Amino acid sequence: MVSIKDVARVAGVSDKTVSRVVNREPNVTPDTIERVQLAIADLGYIPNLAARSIRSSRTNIIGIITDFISTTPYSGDIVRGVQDWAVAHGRTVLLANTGGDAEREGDVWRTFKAHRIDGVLYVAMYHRVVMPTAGEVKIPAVLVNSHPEDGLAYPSIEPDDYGGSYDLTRHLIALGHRRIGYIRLNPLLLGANQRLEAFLAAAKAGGLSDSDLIIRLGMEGPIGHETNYVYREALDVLSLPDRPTALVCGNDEMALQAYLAALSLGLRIPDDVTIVGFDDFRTVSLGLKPELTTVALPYYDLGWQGADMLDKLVQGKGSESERRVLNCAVVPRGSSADRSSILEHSNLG
Amino acid sequence: MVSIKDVARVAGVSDKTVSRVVNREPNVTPDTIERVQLAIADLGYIPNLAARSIRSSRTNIIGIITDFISTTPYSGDIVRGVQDWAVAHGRTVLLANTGGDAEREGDVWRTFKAHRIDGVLYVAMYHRVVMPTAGEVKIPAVLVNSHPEDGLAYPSIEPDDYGGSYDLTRHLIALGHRRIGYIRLNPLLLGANQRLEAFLAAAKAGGLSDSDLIIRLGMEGPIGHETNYVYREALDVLSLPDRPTALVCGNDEMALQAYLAALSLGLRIPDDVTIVGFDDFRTVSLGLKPELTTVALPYYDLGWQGADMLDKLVQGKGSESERRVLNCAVVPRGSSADRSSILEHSNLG
DNA sequence: TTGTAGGCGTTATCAG
DNA sequence: CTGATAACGCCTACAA
Repeated sequence: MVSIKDVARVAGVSDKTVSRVVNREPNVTPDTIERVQLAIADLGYIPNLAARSIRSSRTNIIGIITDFISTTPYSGDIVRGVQDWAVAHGRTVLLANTGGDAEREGDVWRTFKAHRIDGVLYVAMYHRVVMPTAGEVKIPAVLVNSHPEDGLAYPSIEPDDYGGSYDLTRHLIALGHRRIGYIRLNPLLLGANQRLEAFLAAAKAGGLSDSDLIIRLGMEGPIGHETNYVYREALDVLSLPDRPTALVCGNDEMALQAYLAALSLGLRIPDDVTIVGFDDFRTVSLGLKPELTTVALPYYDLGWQGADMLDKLVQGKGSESERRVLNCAVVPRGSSADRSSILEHSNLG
Repeated sequence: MVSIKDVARVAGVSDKTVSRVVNREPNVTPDTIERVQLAIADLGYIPNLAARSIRSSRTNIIGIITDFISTTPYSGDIVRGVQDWAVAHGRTVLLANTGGDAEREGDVWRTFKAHRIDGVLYVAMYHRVVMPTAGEVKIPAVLVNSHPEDGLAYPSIEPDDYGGSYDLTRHLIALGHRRIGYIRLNPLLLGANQRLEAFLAAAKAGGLSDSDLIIRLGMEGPIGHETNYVYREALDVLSLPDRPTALVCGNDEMALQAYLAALSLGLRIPDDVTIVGFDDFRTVSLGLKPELTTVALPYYDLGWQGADMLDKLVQGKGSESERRVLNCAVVPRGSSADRSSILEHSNLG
């Protein structure tokens, strides 16, 4: 490997001068700079960051610890957000996945520490309460898409499931729906309760009473291995004599099931029933026809802003108790098209 | 940061002795070992890998370069396969995403070189021909889920799209289908042509003639921004007077569209029409009811085995021209259930 | 079995 | 503006 000394020799200067040029330090003659840069290009010199870091005790590496990669594919956008932040700020990203195994997670923290990385983004692939098992290892860390268990002092950044669900429900009420079904997500998910509570609150605020709402449990059991009732429940709810005009699903994958159930009953969407989801999981939300009205989770921004929070923390400007919450926007699409206009439309036909 | 010298002082030995204990070198008294380990535990000492690597010129870090993370979510399993391999072999993973930008990719290679990583896994998120822009940077690399452009000497590991498609088609023919529709993937995808060719070859080998096959283009345009005709084409094909009894879709997301089209026409799956996909993109393939018969892409193994190939290459045992191809297995599910048994079944009713 | 000297590639300090 | 010199944390080589 070509080192700073080789460059120095070729350029006819000292190694420190090369270092100055590489690091754009002031007080170097333009002429010298040019000679050095020529030598660098000539030799294909690339600085050794490991060597640099043992002197400066900062590596400019941030680590990502993820739990379950496979379960919710699009949450990989969190990682993408982190990476883009890293590129924009001259950092590199070290990645590790625990698969939910605490022992392996302990190893990951130690390995990261061994690499002397600047900080850790502890990323949950679905919104939940977490308890990092960092053990004795002290590295600045920010929890992303997750929330620290009581007593743990980590800053965190999370999506506003409650707000998104509230807005989505208001959207339905504004469209005139007065009888609404709701198929619940796995209750073990943090977002599940927030979404349901917001739905109930918005329904109440919109003048609907409990008897206007039909609430069903869509799945239960350990996360990633749940028993799924969604299709059956959707069939059931949509077969009721006083079936709801709108069906809210805990997430987009559940909405897919509801679509299939509705179609197999011969119902048209949105003419006969409006269906909405949550997550804006595009493979589903854009794959369904008509496209699915849903709520976009700000995965990418969770990653980007999480990295930003971590950076502040590393620089000593952050707070251990910061809790940032990101907006979840309703994305209106065809599955909740305005039925009054549809009515007009069919009146024309 | 606590260093090897701190441990040495506390344990009352020289720093070299600590180094010996840490690296499990022979010729240290059990007693000394214990004293050192005690001091290590006491101080929470964790070796600095950066310092180690500047001496040994191997970092035990491998890099992953990905292109488009978002387009095909489950290909993140490739990364998971790499990570699991890394954990099992004491390596750490640096991650970078190019977003398909050549300039950014150049930076990534340089950054990786600066970290003196041992090797690179160049991972395409969909199966395609690639041309890594490593520039002057020489790092051992293996192409994963991709294929080098002519003239580029990289080993590669890829899925056997052809074999998977061939087997899938034979599966349909074995079930008695004699009139089969096919909706094509974006022709720009490497897998697209392989899948279509295998379909045609298997159909021919199964005694079907061209007139038994109905081939449609499902989408076209730049990858990630294609114009999508799948739903329309599926509606059209399934409305033909002599509609096919089976419809093969280029991938599972297209199969989703075909399901929706079939259901909206009042057709039942698989009773009236069999639909199959490709990829085993579980959100779709297991989300559809009945579940989707498809072909599993060996994403995880591509990652794991790709890492293994890279390791051999780094150790000088690999070949620049190795091309490994992984089997793609048919996953039979409800969407292609045997219709003869279904017939019997309905005869009972 | 253990310790010392020196060097890996880089940057900090300070002198010139 | 430039260059010695030392130091970072660790490991290799050799000596004790």
